[in-house]
Formats: sequence, C-alpha cells, structure tokens
Amino acid sequence: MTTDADRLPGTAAAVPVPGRRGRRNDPGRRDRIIDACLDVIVEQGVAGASHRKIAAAAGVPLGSMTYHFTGMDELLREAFRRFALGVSARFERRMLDARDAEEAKAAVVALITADLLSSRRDLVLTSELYTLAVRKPEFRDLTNRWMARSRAALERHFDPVTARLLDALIEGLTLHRGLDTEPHDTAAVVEAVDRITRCGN
Amino acid sequence: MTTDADRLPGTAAAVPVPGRRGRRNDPGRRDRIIDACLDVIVEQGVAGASHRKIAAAAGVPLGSMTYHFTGMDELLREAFRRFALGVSARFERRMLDARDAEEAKAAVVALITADLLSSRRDLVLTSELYTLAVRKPEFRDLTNRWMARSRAALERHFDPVTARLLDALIEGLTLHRGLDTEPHDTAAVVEAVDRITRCGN
Amino acid sequence: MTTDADRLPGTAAAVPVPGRRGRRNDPGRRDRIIDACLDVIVEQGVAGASHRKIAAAAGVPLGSMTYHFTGMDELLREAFRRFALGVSARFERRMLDARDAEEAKAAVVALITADLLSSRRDLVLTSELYTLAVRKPEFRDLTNRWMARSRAALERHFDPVTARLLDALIEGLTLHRGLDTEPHDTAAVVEAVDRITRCGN
Amino acid sequence: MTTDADRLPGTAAAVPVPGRRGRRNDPGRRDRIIDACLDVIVEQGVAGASHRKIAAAAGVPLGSMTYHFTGMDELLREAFRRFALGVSARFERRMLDARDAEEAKAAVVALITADLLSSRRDLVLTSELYTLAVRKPEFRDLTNRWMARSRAALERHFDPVTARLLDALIEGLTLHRGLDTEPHDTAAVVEAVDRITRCGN
DNA sequence: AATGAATGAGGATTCATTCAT
DNA sequence: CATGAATGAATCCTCATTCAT
Repeated sequence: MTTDADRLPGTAAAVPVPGRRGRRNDPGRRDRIIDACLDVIVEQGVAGASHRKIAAAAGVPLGSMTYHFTGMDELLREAFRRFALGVSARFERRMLDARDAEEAKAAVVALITADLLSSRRDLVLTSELYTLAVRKPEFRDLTNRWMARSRAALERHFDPVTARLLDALIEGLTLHRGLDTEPHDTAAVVEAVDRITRCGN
Repeated sequence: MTTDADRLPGTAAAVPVPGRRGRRNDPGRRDRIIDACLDVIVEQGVAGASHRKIAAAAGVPLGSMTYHFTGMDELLREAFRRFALGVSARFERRMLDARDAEEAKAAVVALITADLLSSRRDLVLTSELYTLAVRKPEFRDLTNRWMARSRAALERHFDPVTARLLDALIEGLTLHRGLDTEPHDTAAVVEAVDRITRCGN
Repeated sequence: MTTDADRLPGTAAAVPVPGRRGRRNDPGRRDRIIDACLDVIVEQGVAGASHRKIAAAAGVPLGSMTYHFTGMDELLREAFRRFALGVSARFERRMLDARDAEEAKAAVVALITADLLSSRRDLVLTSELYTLAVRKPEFRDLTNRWMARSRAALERHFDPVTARLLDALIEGLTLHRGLDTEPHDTAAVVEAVDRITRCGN
Repeated sequence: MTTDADRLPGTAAAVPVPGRRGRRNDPGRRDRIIDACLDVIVEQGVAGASHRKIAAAAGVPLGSMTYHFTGMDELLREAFRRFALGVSARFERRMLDARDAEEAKAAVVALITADLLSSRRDLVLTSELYTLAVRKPEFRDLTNRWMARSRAALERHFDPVTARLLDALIEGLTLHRGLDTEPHDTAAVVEAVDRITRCGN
C-alpha cells in the first residue's frame, strides 16, 4: 500500500459509466459529486464532509445527494474507492515501467521523496481512509485490496517477503515524512530501501 | 513513534467514589473526562465524539464539559496528549530495559507483534491522531514530540540514521499488520528488523 | 421618522389554513415567522426573542427557523424592515392625504396623540430598533431610510429645514409621551407643532 | 430628559458607600462592578451583558456577582440609576450656570451638538435604558425621574410648557443626530431652539 | 427523473444560579 | 465573608433524511 500524487486519469473526468445508471440531463453528475466529496474531505476531513457542503462544492442541488447515493456511507465508499484505485494504479504503472530491481528501487525512493505539495492531498486522504478502515470492515476491504495490489506490483522485482517489508517501509517513511516538520534528506530513504532489499531481490 | 498498549500509570486512577453522589468538589473529574473522551474516540471515532456522549461516558453532566475545557479542541488536545505520552513512555521504558542492541531488537519485534487485542485501542487512537495531525498544527506538535522521543530512545542502541529508519519501519509494520485481515507471521518482522539494523548498530 | 400603529397591508395576510396540518409546501410560512418574530419582540424584547419562542409563536418546528433564515440576524433584519416599512408607509399616506400645511399639521398632531393602546406596539418596536441601530450599521440603514422617507413626506408641505426639525420633534414628543406615566394634554402638542412650523411653511 | 457626555464625578471613583454594606477587604468592589456593567452594556448591549463578562471586566470572581447583587435585574437597575443620575446632574448644572434664557438656549444647543465621540456612550446607554423602560416599570421610574429633573432645570429659564416642549425637542434632535450618518449643521439646531422657545419664556 | 421544502435530532456552547467550603 | 466548582436549562445552528411535487 503506497501513496502517490497523481490522480488516475479517466476516473474523475466525467466519464459516463455506461451500464451503471444512464441519466438524461446531466451525465457525469454522479462522478462530479464523488470528486467534490474528495475535495471536501481534503479540506475539512471526513468529519466535516456533509451532504450540504459536498452538494455546494459539486454545484448540484441538495436533493441530488440522496438521489444518487443511498447515504453518506455509500458516497464515502465510492469516493475512497476511486482514490485508492487511482493511487494504486499509479504505483503499479511505475513498477511496470521499471526494467530491473535497481530501477524499481529508484522508483520507490522517488515515490517516497516526491513533491510533497502534490502529495499532501494523498497524505490527507490516506490517513482519513485508514481511520475509517480501522473501524469499518467495508473500508478495510478497500485498503486490503490496495495493499495487495501494491505488493503484487513489487513482486515483479522482489521476492514476496521483501515486497511485503518494502511496502510497509514505504508506508512508514511516507507517513513520517508527511508529519514531520523538519526537512528530510533523500539519502536516508535510499539507505532504507537499500537495507530492506539487500538480502532479498 | 511507536504504538503500545499500556496506559500511562497514574493518570486515570481517580476512580469516582461509587456510592456517593459526588455533587460539589469532585477532584479527578477532569481526568475522568479525558479518559472517557479517549474511550468514546476508540468506539466512535473523533467524528463521533460529542460533548454529550463523552459526558455520558464519564458520568458527568453536560455542563461540566465546557466548564472544564474551553471546547472540544482543548479536550481532544489533552486526550491525545495523554495518549501519546502514555504510549511513548511505555516505549521508552522498554528501550531502557534492553541491555544491548539484540535485546532492543527483540523488544521492537515484540512490540510490533504484540497482542492485537490490547493494541487495537492504540491502533485506532493512533490513526485518529494522525488524521488530526495531518490537518492541524497543534496536533502535529504532539506527533512530532512523540516521534522525537521514540527516536531518542532508539538511539540508546542504534545510530541516528538507523533509529529514524527503524522508527519508520515500526510505524509501517504496525499499521499494515493492524489493517490486514490475514494472519501475519513473526518471522517476517524479525527479518525486517534485522535488515534495517544490519549496517548501523 | 415617525411612529404609527397600522400594519403594512398585504404582508401578514398569509393566514395558515387552520384545520390543515400543512406539512410540506407552506407558502407564507416565511411571512408568518417574521410576524411572529415581531410579536415576540413586542412581548419579550429583542433580548428575549429566541428561535424557540418565535417558532412556537409561529406554530412552526424549530428547524424551520434556520431553514428560512440564515440566522437570528437575518430574521431580525427582515422583521424590523417590515416594521419600518409599514410605519413609514402609513406616515407617508397621511401626508399625501393632507391637502395643505394646516391639514398636515393636524395630521402630525393626531399622529403624536394617537391612541396609545395601538401605538404601544410601535413604541416598543421603535425603541428596540433604535437600540440595535445605535450599535449595528445594518440596522442604521433601516432607520436612516425610514427617517429620509418621513422627511420627504413632510417636505410636501414644509421646507426642508422645517421638515427635519418637525420630524425630530415628533420623535421626541412621541418618545416622552410613551414613557411618561402621567397623562398629557393635546394642547401642548398643538402648541409645539405650531411653534416649530411658524417660520417655515 | 437629556443626554450629556460627562460622568457624574464621585460616583464611580470607588467611593465606599458608607452606610451601605461595609466590606472588609475590597471596598468599592460593588462600585467597580457597576461601572464594569455599564462598560459592558456600552460594548455589547444589555442583551450581551452577562455575569461572566461583567465579572471579567471588573476583575472580580464570578461568585462575587450574586453575592453583591441579588441578580442581573438589581445590577442593571443600579447601573442605569448611576448613569441617569450622572447625566441629569450634569444637565442641571449647565442650566444653573446659565444666567439668562439666552445663555440657557446656547447651553442647550451646545448640549445637542456636543462632541459625538464622548456622547456615543451616552447615546447607547440612553437607548438601552429606554428599551428597558418601555417594558419594565422599575426602569420607567428612572426615566421619569430623569425627565422631571431635566424639566425642573429648564423651568429656571422657561415656562413649564416651553420647558416640556424643549425637553422633547432635545430628545428628538439628539436621537436623530446620533442615528443619522450624514453630518449635521449646528444652524438648524439653533433655529429649532429659537422657534420652540419663541413664544414662551 | 429530479428537487426544493421541510423537520426532528443532535451539535457546541453560554448562562444565571446554587452550594460546599 | 467570599468564592471556586458545578450544573441543568436554554441558546443558536447544522445535519441527514424524507416527501410532495
């Protein structure tokens, strides 16, 4: 399970999910609501995300909320599903792009030390998702699938045990770097990845 | 920064004299509220922690809440401060008890693989705290101090770089083990700690 | 700026269909709330006008209050706007009905010495409005517009300076007569209007 | 009844009211509370004047409030009594200082056109007092006594009818000048006083 | 199909007052 | 005598959800 700054292209761009629920006048409204939901969560947290605020952010009437979603739970689930899918897809692609273990390690380092500005959003959403996942099984499914996908991607270059450990290391380093206020140097991250992968590539 | 199940001794001990309708002068009530706050957070999350619920859990009238605390913010801050202090104190003690690096490593492994039943509470509270810390500076202070204390404790047995990496590893492993539904084997944790500490004791 | 007992016609006419439990779609409910607000203010003052009391007086659920108005401020503003509009419209009509300065003077005297029973409401509301206006600009706008309209009406029969002085005199006499407990004779009022208008018709 | 900017000297200056209630440690505390009460009312209105705020403004513990006063009503009554006494005493002195009707008229004009900065406090307190007086008899006693004293002072230079009319005129002009936002010229005030006193000195 | 209107439950907070000390 | 601690009632307001249209 790993964080990444990029948004999965194609999910949020008002693509009309064909077989889902064809709406006449405003296709993609459902999608817009989901994106607005994530935006509100980034700014105010899950605790501050209300139907009203999300509706306002999406530019849709309040009544739309419970028309398109059975309730806040469904909306949150879909929003975080989109988020997790996007982040893990991006991670997977990076691992696919790496041609050997060395490139994979470099990619991991790049990921952890990535521009914090763009990954602030990811950090916030990730921590919010974890907080939900710790308590509610339906969100734990999300994080589990995310973690599984990350490990599978890592296993293209590392043995299963190393993949699992590396994934955990990424998690911890990302979190600590995100929370810590003092600047961090990349060298330590390189060192960490080196050590954790030393005996198991 | 590491999770631990024990409660800081001496903080929550102010048990209300049971059969007495303690109206006026109830010393320790503030402490009881803080503990009740943590309990409610564990069960319902920060989002679900309201004055009403906490007051009910602590067995105090609603008006007591804003008498003892200026508002929810102060209450949350104090609650998480107590939690962080307790956990980091426990961690520090464990490191002090270790007589050499090997014992320290064993202690770390024990910590990560500790009885999940008791550490479920810690996991929940930690993730809630992180979610707050990501957004609000006053809670980031808490996590920073916690992290600093953990690293300092680790530095009794490891060099600074290793300490930092080990701390991050603990974080990631704890989190992943807490979220994952399938069982984990201790061997992998031992392996991880071995690798990360190999070149830097 | 002058007080008058009549209510602006057409504003409060939305009588709720009595025997019908009008749940959804209750047009005129907003108006009814505003009127109820004024009623409560008359009886308990602005200080005693709470959402609860007004809702009860209007026969609407508490939640309606903040649905129809963003908060107490907006409600108070609308209520006093309605009051000021009604009073100044009535005053204006009286001045329009007067065919010359003598009739206008008589109308002013009639106004000041009007039946106190009906003008008690006006006196209370006026003093409450002034108290708000002294402190808050948005209410001062109301009183300013009211004063301007009164002066404009007076200027149909008197020169600008006299109009302004007459308006102030009306204000002072109305207030003193309203507060004073001993009975007043009309002759003094006639004398006052005569003197203030003597040199400026 | 007339407004004036000066504070009655000697009332607020922590003079120990001798026969009232001799306190040991902090004589004048009662007085300080009353003054603080007026200060709070000026800033927040009667509606915003709470025991807590006044206690804070006076620098006394909250418990002192209900120790020195039976409740808010008594406190308000004493506060406004002090205010009304101060203002009317100042007015009386000005009338005593005038040696003839012309000087009295000049004094009245000076009073109305006085520096608004210092009289803002008076304006606020006066309107608050009127609002109370309109509703509650115990405050109407205050305003009545104030009005009576003002008229008595004016009767040193004018006949009773003129005194009463002049008093009302002062009231209206002061109020309108206080509320109006555009600047006012003194000439109109002079003219008004001239007219109202023309036929009756 | 879509939504504006409406509402009751619950949110945090402020308050005057009481009482034990 | 004086006060800090405590409390229950009341404050405004936000909310997810329902329903008539």
